[in-house]
Amino acid sequence: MFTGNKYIYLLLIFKISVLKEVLPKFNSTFSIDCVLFGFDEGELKILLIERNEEPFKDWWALPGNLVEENESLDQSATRILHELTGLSDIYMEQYYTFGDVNRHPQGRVVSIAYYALLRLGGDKVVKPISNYAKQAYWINVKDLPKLAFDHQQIFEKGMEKIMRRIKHQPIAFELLPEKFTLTQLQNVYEVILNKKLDKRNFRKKMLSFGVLRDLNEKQYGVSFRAATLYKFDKRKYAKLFSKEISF
Amino acid sequence: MFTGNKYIYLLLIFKISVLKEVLPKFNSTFSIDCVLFGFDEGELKILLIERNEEPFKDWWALPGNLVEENESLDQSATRILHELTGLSDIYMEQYYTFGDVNRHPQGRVVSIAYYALLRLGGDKVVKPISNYAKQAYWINVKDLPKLAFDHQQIFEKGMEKIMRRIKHQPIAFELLPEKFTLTQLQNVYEVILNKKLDKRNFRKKMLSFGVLRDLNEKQYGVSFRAATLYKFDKRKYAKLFSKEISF
DNA sequence: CCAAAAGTGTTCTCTCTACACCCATGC
DNA sequence: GCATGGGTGTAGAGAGAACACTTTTGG
Repeated sequence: MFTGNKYIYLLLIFKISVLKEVLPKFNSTFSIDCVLFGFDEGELKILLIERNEEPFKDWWALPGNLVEENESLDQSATRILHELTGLSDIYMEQYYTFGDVNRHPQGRVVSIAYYALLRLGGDKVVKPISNYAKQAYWINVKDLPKLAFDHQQIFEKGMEKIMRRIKHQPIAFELLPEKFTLTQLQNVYEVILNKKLDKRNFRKKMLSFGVLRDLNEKQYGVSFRAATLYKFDKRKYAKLFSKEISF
Repeated sequence: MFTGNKYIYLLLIFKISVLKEVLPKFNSTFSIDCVLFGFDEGELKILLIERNEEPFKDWWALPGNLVEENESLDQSATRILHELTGLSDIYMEQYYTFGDVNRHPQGRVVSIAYYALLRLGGDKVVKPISNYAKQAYWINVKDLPKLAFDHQQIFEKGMEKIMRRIKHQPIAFELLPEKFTLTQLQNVYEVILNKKLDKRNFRKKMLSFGVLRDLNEKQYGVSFRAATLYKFDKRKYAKLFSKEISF
């Protein structure tokens, strides 16, 4: 570490001196942590990794990473999501920033939290393994293990966020495959809101918004009456959007 | 700058090396920017400062400051608000983090934005002058000058936030003096939501929540019929809160 | 024919909206 | 007495909530 060209040290010192003068008061960094929601087998799940590095080696944690020098927070979140899952073009949103002094044992790390809603099952499969995790699993939100850092808190705030959001914006569709049945849709609402809904009222209301397109297609391969498949119509939703509907 | 004891440089280099190994990828810092809303003379205003330092010397900007090493984001926001206004015990909330690469011309500064709602007029007077500003003024949100950095964007997002929030939580009360009339309250709603409301319907709805306490007092010193004064009842609101009312 | 889920209407209640006039006060 | 804002009720429309049975399909 101390064997290189001494000019490098001078440069380092110079850079710090200049920055110190104008800007930073201490050395710090940012990370992005993601709460990746998925819906599978009638359950709401999030992606967790089992850490393979200190601190919190062997603990479960939210996937996340450090922000790079040349990328904005949103770009960073998109990159990290892509690295972790191989996915792009995903509904993703920054929702809170966690900056307690000691949230990271190795220094001041402020973490900007994003959530994303992923379509599980179907053809797209998430391949979340990266080198700093032993493995990654989708885990039911009702059955989470103890999490590293302040990730429990980050998760809870994210959960609150989508509970509020699902009432006003069509995020439920992001969790489902492109073609879905009304029962599947209702199921997403019930699981996220954590309460039973009335089937007739739910259908009436959903259809009344006019953002579902009946595909004139049926499920197949099910051992009961096949349900009609619908698709979410983004163009119609965009028109409706201005007046803030209540799902 | 380069004349001190060389051990200090060694220490600096050492500290950087260690941190570099484990954590930070680059030198960076955070700031807090505040959108301080106030309501005065029937207008919604925010506090702006005229900068006295580069960059953006002589520009108007949102009040803000750097986060210190030993304080959490919320603590920092509270401190900064106090330094800028002398006020404490104010409704304040983090709402978004701005992290574009070039948002600050002198380096990477990620800014965590908070808003606060202040009671103007009455007995509490805001004394917002600090040393990095020439002066500070309350300026009508409909009449803002060009702002430094990305502060226009920060303001707009804050404005959106309170527009949504006022529909579900009693933040309007935070902008008014402790005793207020129903017309004043309606006025706050009209200005923030930017539309006229029906007087009878507004009163009916507000009173129906049961969170206003009639003080059996009247205005005085007005040149027309004196209005009844009300007070916001926080205890009753707390009970109601769980079921997310719509103002 | 049975199990499992799909699909379908009506009634009642409550909430939202639209709307106009008299009252009290200071000057 | 007039200008200014304070204060009040009702009717109609629309949205939300409660509620149960028939249909279709695969096995």
